Amino acid sequence: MNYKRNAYCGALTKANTGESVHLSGWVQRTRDVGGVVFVWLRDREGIVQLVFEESVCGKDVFEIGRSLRGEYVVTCVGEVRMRDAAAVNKELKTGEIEVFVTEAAILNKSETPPIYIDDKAEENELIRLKYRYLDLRRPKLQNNLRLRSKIISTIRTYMTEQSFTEVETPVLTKSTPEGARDFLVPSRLHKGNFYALPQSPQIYKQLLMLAGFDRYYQVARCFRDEDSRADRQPEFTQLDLEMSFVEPEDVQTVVEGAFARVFEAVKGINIQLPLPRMTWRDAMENYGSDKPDTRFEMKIKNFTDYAKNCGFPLFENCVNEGGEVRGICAKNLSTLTRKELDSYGEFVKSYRAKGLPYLVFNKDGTYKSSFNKFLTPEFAENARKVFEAENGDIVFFASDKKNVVLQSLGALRCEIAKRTGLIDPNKYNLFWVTEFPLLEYDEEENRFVAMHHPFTSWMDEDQDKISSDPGAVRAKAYDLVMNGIEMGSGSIRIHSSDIQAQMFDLIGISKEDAQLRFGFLLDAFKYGTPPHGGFAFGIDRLTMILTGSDSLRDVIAFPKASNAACLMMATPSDVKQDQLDALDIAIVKSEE
RNA sequence: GGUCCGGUAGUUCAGUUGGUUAGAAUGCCAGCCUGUCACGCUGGAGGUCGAGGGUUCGAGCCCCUUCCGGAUCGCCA
Repeated sequence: MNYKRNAYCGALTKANTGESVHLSGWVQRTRDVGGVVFVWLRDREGIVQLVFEESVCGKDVFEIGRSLRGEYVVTCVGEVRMRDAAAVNKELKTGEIEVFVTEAAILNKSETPPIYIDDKAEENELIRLKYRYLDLRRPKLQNNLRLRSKIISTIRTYMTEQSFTEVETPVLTKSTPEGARDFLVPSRLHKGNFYALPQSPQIYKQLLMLAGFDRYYQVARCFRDEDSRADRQPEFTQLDLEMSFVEPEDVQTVVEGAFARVFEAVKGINIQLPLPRMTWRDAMENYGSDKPDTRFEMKIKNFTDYAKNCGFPLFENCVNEGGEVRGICAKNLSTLTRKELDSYGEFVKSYRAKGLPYLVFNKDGTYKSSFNKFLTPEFAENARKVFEAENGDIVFFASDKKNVVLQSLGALRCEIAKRTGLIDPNKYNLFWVTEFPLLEYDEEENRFVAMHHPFTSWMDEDQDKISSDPGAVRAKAYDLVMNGIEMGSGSIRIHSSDIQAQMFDLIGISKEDAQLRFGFLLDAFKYGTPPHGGFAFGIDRLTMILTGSDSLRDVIAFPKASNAACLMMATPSDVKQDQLDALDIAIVKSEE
């Protein structure tokens, strides 16, 4: 039987009533009630109910209907009929109609699948990733990938309108020092040498500016050999762009325009432009994070000044040793149980906080704390004032080194919001974080490292601090943040070889090393490099948020597991000895 | 590299203080059933309890090692 269909199952409506349609798809489930067999047939558009009735289709076709099983591939011809009012299935999009089959053929059988193709089914990740091709049959994942496609095509259209040129850059490229670990690719023609997969097309796009392309973009696959997370995969896709003769605002205008266009296209939401700006300093002080979730308040407040002589030795000692005391006020949580309080205490320990002192303002106006022995009325009043606490609230404190205090409280406020349902899932808070520090101090390596990357230029106002106080120099770097997730980051780049050399010097890359690694770039900069800057944002993360997914796995067709393995193909895997021989590579087991 | 949770039937899970033949639901197979839509009824098959070692008369359960999945800290310019 011919299997060329003329309709999609899920797209049929009562407007098709009376039509003869030819459908092909997968069997979702069957119900054999004796003289009638009902079969749900599924294709990319959805499900429709087929009816096999011997008086309509004849004995042979009826027997085919009776023999159908889950995930069989079937083609059939039938007539679309309205269902009786009593037989309408409101749960099904096509529930008002059904297709009375007249011809049918099994195109392929299926073994009993390890996964039931339904959004409600919840097999564990191991099974889902191993049988990814089945998991992908689920409507949810089908919709996610189709939305992803729409996002990308929307952006491409927009970028073209904005006079950008799409350029592909190499995937076999050069290993860079600094930053994430590279995936290495051995070279057969240059034995002992390696390519690296790009962490981003950073240097290529800068060279494209030098080459005069003016406005470049690319849907770029990037690779980082670091541990995965729910929002971090070893390979991911970025919208990468770069522009010449621009200031940060010019780049931001293009990027936020792209986001606005995507939101309009896929969500029907109009985003108010320009987007709000928040300095990195404010983000850290108020939210303890450079990617704050601003869908709820609960800002961090500084209590250090009041902690100096507050009577609570833990706080006093902390301040005397140069630490800080800060806290957050959780509204209406004074009735948290001891167990819940303890679990928050455990939570902050993973952020290196040693404990979680708290002060409860009871609804009746009394108060109590985890440090009652040292709690004075003055302390309580100061706290009430600083944290703007009302009866029924609870204040959580952190006392430690500044970065530990901010990090643990920043994580705590998100955790409290998550557990107590403070977050409106329909809210999208999109804004810029600006004025990032140029450098951060690496305690282990005893030197400054670039916070963004070593091609980032610094703010003109901070020029004089370059030698006197490098840690205080701010960069022309900006991140785009949405709902507590870093969507992307960008900067204005260095375009002079002298300043680039100065930057390498600042972060302790020797002249020789810089010449070895980036000699081509320093050379290139000598030939008339325009001022330029750009941005890159994660297509995967954007899709994750717009589909309401909790994990990148739900928006990538063939994702890796958390240990970077592909469970379906079982990669990475060993290779044949002659492949290694051709590369002059020997595997040496590391000593335990 | 660390911490936490998990691995028992195709799937999702339960499994008491270490004790007879490891259970349930669903799925699967067979039969019956002409309006089901989580169809129903009857019957049946289905297990390397992740793997290896140990303790014990006896281990799904206790101990050690290890593999795998998830979350997370470090890491992620």
